[in-house]
Amino acid sequence: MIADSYIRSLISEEMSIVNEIRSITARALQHLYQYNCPENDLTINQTKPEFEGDYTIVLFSLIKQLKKSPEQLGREIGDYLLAQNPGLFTKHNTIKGFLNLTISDRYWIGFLQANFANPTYGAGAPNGKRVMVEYSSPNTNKPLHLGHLRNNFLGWSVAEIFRANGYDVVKTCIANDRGIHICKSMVAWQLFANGATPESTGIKGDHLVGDYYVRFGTELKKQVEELVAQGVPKEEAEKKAPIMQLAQQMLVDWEAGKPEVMALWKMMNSWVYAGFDQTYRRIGSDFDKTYYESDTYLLGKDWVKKGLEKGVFFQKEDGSVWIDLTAEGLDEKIVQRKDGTAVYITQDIGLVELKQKEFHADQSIYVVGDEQNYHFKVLKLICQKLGLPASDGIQHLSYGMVELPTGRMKTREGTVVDADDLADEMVAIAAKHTEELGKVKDFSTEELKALYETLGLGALKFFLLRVDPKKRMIFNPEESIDFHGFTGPFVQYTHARIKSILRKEQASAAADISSSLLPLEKNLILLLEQYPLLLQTACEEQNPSVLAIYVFTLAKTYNSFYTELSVMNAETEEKKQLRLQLCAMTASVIAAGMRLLGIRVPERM
RNA sequence: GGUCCGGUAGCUCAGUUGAAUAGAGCAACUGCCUUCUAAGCAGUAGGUCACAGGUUUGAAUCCUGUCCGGAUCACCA
Repeated sequence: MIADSYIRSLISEEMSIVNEIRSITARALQHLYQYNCPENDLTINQTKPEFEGDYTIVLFSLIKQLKKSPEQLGREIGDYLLAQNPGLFTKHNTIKGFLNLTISDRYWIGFLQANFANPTYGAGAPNGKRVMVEYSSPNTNKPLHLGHLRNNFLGWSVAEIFRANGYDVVKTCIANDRGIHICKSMVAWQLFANGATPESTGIKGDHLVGDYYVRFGTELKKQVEELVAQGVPKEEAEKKAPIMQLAQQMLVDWEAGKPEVMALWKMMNSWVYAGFDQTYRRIGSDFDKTYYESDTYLLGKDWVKKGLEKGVFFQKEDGSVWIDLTAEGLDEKIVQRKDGTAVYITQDIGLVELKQKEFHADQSIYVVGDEQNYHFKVLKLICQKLGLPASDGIQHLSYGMVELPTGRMKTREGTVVDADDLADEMVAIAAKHTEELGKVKDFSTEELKALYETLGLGALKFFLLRVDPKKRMIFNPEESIDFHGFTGPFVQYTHARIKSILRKEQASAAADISSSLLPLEKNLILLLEQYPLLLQTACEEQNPSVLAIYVFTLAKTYNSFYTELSVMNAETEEKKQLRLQLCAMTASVIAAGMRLLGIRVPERM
């Protein structure tokens, strides 16, 4: 049949149906009215459930251009589309300025058959572009907390989303392993630890070091209070406190490479890295390359000289070097202190160059909190002015802080939500729910443990990724993260349900299905068809929440289908085969989408 | 003070390249487990989209102003 081969050719083009309609409509307008309509000007929406149809062309802008009534225009375009695309459209109706098109079941079924068994459905072909994603960026003086979790999940997910869209991806991490904050925990350990180690105390290394960072804070506070009581002004008291002087001296000694300080620094950092590794493995963060600030903090100094030669920077009388960004609406920014040492941003310039030399990426994405928006605006501008290669590709993926109902988390007030503790808590809740439901009593201890991790971390990751990264979010430790509704476990549960059916019978490609689709079946196919576009959107917007919302909607739609329509006891064998294919494709898209969020999906739960 | 971001249901959030009666989840209430997993499904209730103007056939979405919240403007990182 002509119609069948036409539909097959459309499906094999692998263009999304929306874009297909867009280009078909543009051609129709050209042919009918000699109107050359830019395709982007055409608004194609999914038809609202209360109207008949699948997709809707919004006619208002055309009405104006073509000076026709909405009804006439809708009828003419609709008739033409039906005539020109045999078998694709079956009906049309025009209500007010909306032309509603119904797409044939034959198309949808053909689409399903062509894709249900494709494990890489939706993934983009390699595009030859390389993107670097820097994320996590921990300080080595304390353990990871809730804010780091948002960063890690976001960075990992965005990197994987880029990969799924055909990019070559390099994940990097910069460890902030030097500076006064590191010295603080070192000094406190020297003073109070009596040689305590992770081994001797059984405390995870990053937590042990973090404890001494906190100890430094309490000790400093005590000393400052004493000094203030003696009449020292508060601002001076902090600098004059003996413990702070020790930290300052230690920083000087570190920079001088004093052997015993270096040995202590290396030992304590190794404890922290061992702790981080454990956490990273658990939450699934990985890096292709880790940079250490201790290696890179002197980089970029050459650029100060070059910048002066190029006239990008200027020097003040005291010898400090600046860049004037007032023309760009920003301020003057210092790039080198009067004593000749580099500041934070100068190191970053050096790191930009180093990364570029090593990886030659087209895009370089920094996953960093929105408190550094200004910093990255300045960094990019400076790199562009200095003419560093690919500096146009520098992008700041800025995300909002995670806050408590009472405001920001504060180390000093002990309100920081620890990453390991939170993960433990989530896993414990998952275990409790699972035991109560008692559906996996035959699981071995190992299998149960793995399931609890999958569910607990799934709930946590979904919770942090389902929100637009740009927005700051509120976490209430009093209320535990949900396992029902718009959550990771809901989606995981749906996947397990589908798998339970597919264990009874696999979907087969052999069946030649010609039956018509029920609304619940069609809703699912429509959503499945949209996955590739959504994956692209998530990449363009660097926004995993797009995927989280999609995967939830898909699961929700499947569950409606599941409760209403039986797969194994379908009306006919043909229907059963169709529904098995729907199940298989839904499970596979759910798994793919969740994987890009870093969330595993269980076979049973 | 300058710049940037945000304000949508009791709570947490979608929707912001303008489009049909603004959507989910949680919490509340009503039903549904002798049929493929009830971590589910179906339904009820809940809104001056911060406020005031403007542009438009059409505004939560664009423009202007105001109010509220946050970030930032360091010789800190």
